[in-house]
Amino acid sequence: MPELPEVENVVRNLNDKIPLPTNIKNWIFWRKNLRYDLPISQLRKVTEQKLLKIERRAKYIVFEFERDIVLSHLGMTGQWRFHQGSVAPNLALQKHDHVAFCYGDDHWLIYQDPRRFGYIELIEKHNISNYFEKYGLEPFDLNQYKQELIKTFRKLKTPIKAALMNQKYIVGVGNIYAAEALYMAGIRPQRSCHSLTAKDYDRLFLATEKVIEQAIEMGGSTILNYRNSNNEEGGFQKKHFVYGKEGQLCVKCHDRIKNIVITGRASCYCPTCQK
DNA sequence: CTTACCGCCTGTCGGC
DNA sequence: TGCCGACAGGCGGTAA
Repeated sequence: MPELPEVENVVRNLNDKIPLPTNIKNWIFWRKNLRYDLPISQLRKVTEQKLLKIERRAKYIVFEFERDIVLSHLGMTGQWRFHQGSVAPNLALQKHDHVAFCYGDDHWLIYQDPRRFGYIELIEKHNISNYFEKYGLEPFDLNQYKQELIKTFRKLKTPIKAALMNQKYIVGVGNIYAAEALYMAGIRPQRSCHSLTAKDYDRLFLATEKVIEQAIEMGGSTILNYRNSNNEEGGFQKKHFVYGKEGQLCVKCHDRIKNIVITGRASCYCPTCQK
């Protein structure tokens, strides 16, 4: 389930393999819609523009062209994989292949997404800052804006885990990394935001940055089917302390990991290490 | 305004 | 062995 570290790894894969700038020669659409309708005619038009940069912002892959930006969100199970050879417009290579584009003579990127929670959007370049206005801080900028963010968080009534996962405050943190950051900071996920002290937030924001950073270094987390663009699994799932560990013993205190539901999401934590 | 909850989607897994 | 329901979850939409 691609959160920030997984998307970051995909973007690094893409930059490693795709020589930029380059031209997109052809798009193939095996489906008209993913989460939303695909902007097919608009996407075909970027074949006239050079692809200049591939970056990550929040959980989005940002394909920057000369005039337009193509945004790809991987949802739960989205994957861009490399393919070399011929690709038929009427026949997908693998089940759940939905979109593909050709960027070299016979080099393709193929978008595969079993659950189709992902989506692809096209916006004009000058609208990019507008588009991301509703999104919050990148985890690596937390320290710089910490005081302001603590003020915001202490006014909230939601459980801290929900706030941590809310993209309008901090981007890129999903269920896995929220659980792990809260464990690292020693804070129970169900605690209400206004009950936490400034010191708690200090630890939490530091832990969030750390967890995300480590996860990026280890190639992200593969739970079910995340693969990077080279079809490799991540390694950070081996470093999970609480996520998916219900009933197992905490490695630090040997208490049993609990799982509760917070705003509809499974939330594992250690009752002893997290207060 | 904030917060809660549903639905989208398919694959996987546990229970019977 | 096979069927069925629950669950996984990012995020927009809607309701309260």
